[in-house]
Amino acid sequence: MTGARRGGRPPLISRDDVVAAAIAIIDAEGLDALTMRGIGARLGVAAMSLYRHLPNRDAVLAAVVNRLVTEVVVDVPADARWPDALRALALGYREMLLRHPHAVPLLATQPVDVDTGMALAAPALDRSRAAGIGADDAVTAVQSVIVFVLGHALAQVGTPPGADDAPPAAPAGYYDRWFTAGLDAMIHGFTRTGDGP
Amino acid sequence: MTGARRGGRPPLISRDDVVAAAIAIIDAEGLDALTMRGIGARLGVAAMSLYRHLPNRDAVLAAVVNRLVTEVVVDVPADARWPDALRALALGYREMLLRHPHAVPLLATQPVDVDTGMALAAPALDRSRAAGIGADDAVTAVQSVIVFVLGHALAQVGTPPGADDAPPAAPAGYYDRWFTAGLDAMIHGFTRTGDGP
DNA sequence: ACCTGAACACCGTTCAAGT
DNA sequence: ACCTGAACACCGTTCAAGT
Repeated sequence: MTGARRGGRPPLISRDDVVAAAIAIIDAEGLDALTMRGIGARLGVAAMSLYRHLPNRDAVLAAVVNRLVTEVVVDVPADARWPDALRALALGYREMLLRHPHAVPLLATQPVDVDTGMALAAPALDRSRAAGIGADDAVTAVQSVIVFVLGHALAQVGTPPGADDAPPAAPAGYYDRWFTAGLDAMIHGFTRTGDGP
Repeated sequence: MTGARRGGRPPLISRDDVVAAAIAIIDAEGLDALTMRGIGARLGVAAMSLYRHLPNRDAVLAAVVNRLVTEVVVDVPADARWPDALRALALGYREMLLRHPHAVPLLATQPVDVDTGMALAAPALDRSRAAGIGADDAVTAVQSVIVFVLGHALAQVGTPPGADDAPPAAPAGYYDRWFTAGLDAMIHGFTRTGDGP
C-alpha cells in the first residue's frame, strides 16, 4: 500500500548512496571538496540526478550529520552508574568525531534530528533515573558533555592537515590529556551530591 | 625606516576597513552573504582591490575572528579569586559570541592567533597563580571553559533565524539556565581542592 | 519515475592595464 | 602603489527533454 511504485524507470542510485558518497568525499578530500558534481561523479551519475533524491546541498549536509551521529557507539556496561554512563557517551561521541575529522565543523553547525539525538543520549539518560537525577538535570548534563566534546574536537581538528602554517603541532597526548581533564571536571561537577556554594 | 611609503597612489581603503565591512555583512546578512564582491561594494571599491590588502578570502575570515576575539571584555574584579576569574572569562566570551551570532561558526572553526588568545586568557591566568594552581592545569581549565562556551553558543545559534523548520523555539531562559549549570559544573570540577575519586 | 545536457546566475581569483 | 574591467574556472540549481 505505502509507496507502491508501479511502472517507471528503476532508480540507479538511492538517497543512502548519496549520503555515503558524501561522507566518503568529506573524509578523503575535506568539506570544501564536497560538491554536487563530485558526488554525482563518484556515483557515476550526473549531478542533477541527485536532486531526484534530496532537495539540495543543505539537505545532503543534514543527512550526513544524522548518519554520522547514528553511527556513534555508546558502550555503557550493564552495571555502569550515572557518571560512568556520561563518560561512555562522551568517549563514544569523541571517537566518531575523530574518525571523521573533516566532518567535525559540520557536526558543530548542523542541528541533529530530535530522534537521532534521543537515541544517542538514551543509554546515559537511563542511568540517570537509577541515580535519582531529575529528568531536566540529566538532559542538561548530557547536553553539556556533548557540547564540551564537540568544542574540544573542533579545537583538536581546527587546523586540519591542509593548513601550511600549522602551529608547532601539539604533542601526541596533549589533546587526550586536556580532554580527560575537562571531562572529569564536568562529570564531577554534575554528579557531586549537592554540597556548599 | 619601516614602511616609509614614498610616492604612489594613496590607498582608498585599509585592511581594517575590509575587516570591519566583513563583520558588518556577517552580522547583517550572515556568513553565506560574505563575498569579496559584497565587501568591495560596501566599501565603494571593486572586489579586486581587496587583494591589495589581504591575500584571499580565508585571510579575511581569519582577520575577522581575531578582531572579534580582541573585542571580548573580560571583567575580572580586583579581588576576584580563581573560580570567579574563570567565570568572568566565560561570561565575557559568551557575550561577544551572542552579539555576533552569525559569526559563531567562524569562531568555532578558525584558530585564534596565539597572541590574541593569550591576551584573552591573561586576566584569568593571573588569578590562577594567586590560587597556587600549576600553569599547565590553569591553561587546561581556561581552554576547557572556552571550549564549553563555544560549543554551547553553537547549539544556541545553531538554527539561525533563516531556517524554516525551526524547532518549537526553546523558551527564553532555556539556554541561559543550561549555560549556567554547565559552567558551574565545570568550574566546580576544576577548582575543587583535590579530593577522592 | 528517473536521468541527462545545456543554461543561468553566481562565486574566488588572475591578469594586463590604467592613474 | 593602488585600483580596475574583463576573463577563467569553478559553483548550486532550473528547465526542457529524453527513456
